[in-house]
Amino acid sequence: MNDDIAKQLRLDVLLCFAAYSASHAFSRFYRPLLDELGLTYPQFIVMMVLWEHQRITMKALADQVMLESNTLTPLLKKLEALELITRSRNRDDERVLDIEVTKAGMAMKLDGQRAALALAEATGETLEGMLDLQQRLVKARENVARHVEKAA
Amino acid sequence: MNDDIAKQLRLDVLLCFAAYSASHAFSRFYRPLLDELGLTYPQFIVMMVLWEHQRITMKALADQVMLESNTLTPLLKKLEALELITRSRNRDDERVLDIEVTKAGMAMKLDGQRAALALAEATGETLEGMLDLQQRLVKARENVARHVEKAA
DNA sequence: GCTGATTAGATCGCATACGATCTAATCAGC
DNA sequence: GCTGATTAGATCGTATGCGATCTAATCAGC
Repeated sequence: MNDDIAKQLRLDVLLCFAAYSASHAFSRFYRPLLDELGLTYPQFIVMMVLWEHQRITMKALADQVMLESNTLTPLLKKLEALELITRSRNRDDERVLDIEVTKAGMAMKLDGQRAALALAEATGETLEGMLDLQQRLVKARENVARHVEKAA
Repeated sequence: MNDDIAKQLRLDVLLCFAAYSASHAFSRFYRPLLDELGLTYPQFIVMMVLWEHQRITMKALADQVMLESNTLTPLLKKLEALELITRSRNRDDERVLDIEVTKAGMAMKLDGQRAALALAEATGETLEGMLDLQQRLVKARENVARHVEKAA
């Protein structure tokens, strides 16, 4: 390993820590807004998908939010207990779980979008700057994820 | 709210989800590398700070990794049980907890840096591109964090 | 149409995050 | 030098993430 590079390898210059700490900071920003809706941040992320699709299989939902059944099953059961979604087995394929947003769930859409916009404004970025940042971060994520798959 | 903007408010364009999902993807990339060291990703982040400082108060450590005592206390106790760090009360101020890395802890530094470099390479970014991305993400994080403080 | 492989979810255990709250030590200001 | 405020950590409860593993349903290929 190059010694000069090694000397520079500090937390405050690492992209991984920037993403890690930014994600936590964003979550803290959302908390008071989402508290009013009775949602946690991961629950909010799931609801974002449902506001778009109304009905979706758990598998497709898992792909979009990039979480697995071991995380999603308990989370979705909580959303069901809050009567924001319904969970039902698919008739054609009993393995599949269909998730559907309820009226109460859809009623939160506007407030949820307001929260997302509030964060966007709080970043201090322009719309273009934020989208550029977002796309580059997604590209880095996809590149890294490819390495994870290959290893598996 | 502008209707056109609202229609575009989907998970796949949100900076917050990009950071959230990228952070998870990075953590998944690290897992096999950190497994060999017997570390989790948050433990690795703490060790990164200790490789730089050797000795630091818990408060200063908490500031750097942006976590609080309720998260750090159990994590540090685990690192202590692994004999990678020591925890001791400060003589001058008994409230303060001094954290010091052990020889065994320092011995991991090179492998840890290798892991961080491996991720950096996996992102597919150039060194400059990555630093630019990192700095813009930190700036967004700082802007957002300022809003959280103001509200508190 | 049988059987091994695959797939979709669920369950369990461990390790974070973090709000709320507690304790002990130190500080501030009179 | 006393006392209320502040500070540094610790503890507890809830909600993720995720590896490992399990079950049930479907598919593949003969």
